[in-house]
Amino acid sequence: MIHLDQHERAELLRAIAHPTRLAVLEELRKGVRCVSDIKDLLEIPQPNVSQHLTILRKERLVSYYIDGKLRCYYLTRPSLVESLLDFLNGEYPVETLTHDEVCGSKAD
Amino acid sequence: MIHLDQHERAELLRAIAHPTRLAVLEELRKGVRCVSDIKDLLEIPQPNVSQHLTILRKERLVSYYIDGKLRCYYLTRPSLVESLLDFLNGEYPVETLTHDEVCGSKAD
DNA sequence: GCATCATATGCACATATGCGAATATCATAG
DNA sequence: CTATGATATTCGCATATGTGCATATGATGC
Repeated sequence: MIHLDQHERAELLRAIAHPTRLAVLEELRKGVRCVSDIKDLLEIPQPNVSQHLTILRKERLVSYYIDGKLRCYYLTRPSLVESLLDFLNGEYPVETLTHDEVCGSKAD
Repeated sequence: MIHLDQHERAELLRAIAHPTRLAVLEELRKGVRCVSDIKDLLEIPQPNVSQHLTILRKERLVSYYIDGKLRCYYLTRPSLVESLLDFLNGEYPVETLTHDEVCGSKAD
């Protein structure tokens, strides 16, 4: 088990907080993908894919195994990533609280 | 209900993905706080607090009501923020998958 | 060995971010 | 109207980030 401090939490979030990296994680969620798979699926240059994978690797969100000449990437912590992606994908109410609600229930 | 595209999801995450802003959200989670409360609690300069609050406001994560000369900030979407903070605070297993596990269960 | 395919790394450049310091705004009290 | 307290905004600067491009690495096949 691991506990992250505020700084580590921010770093983890920042690694995920990029449109391309979110897309990469969504793909890896569906299954193992090699770099050129991702490149073709997302239609971005191969070096760019590698750059983003490097960032995700640094946060230990993904890893890979070698299959012939391919590097097959997969989610290292699928439950963490999947719950976060689910969370982001989910529809959620924009429950803008009224002043009364805030003053009544949350003040201390 | 709202659905975010990949870019909006990244922006939302980036707004949260900062140590100070995480700390601000943790404070607001406990209750309503005015700017100088936050400044004192986090021990950072007041303009810096305002800067971070501006970013959080832009993502509609926080809002405020005026009480005399104070601006009392609160979480606009507490359930969203709280589940995300809980998620980050939670201990989670570092379930680094083995190659066999990945190849067996996730390949397609 | 050499050629090739798959991937990674380095560099250059533009843009974004974070922060301190100074200053502006804005409501309230007097 | 002026002063004051609370908060916001602007500016300047250092640093970080993102990307394209060229190139390096590394394994495989011949």
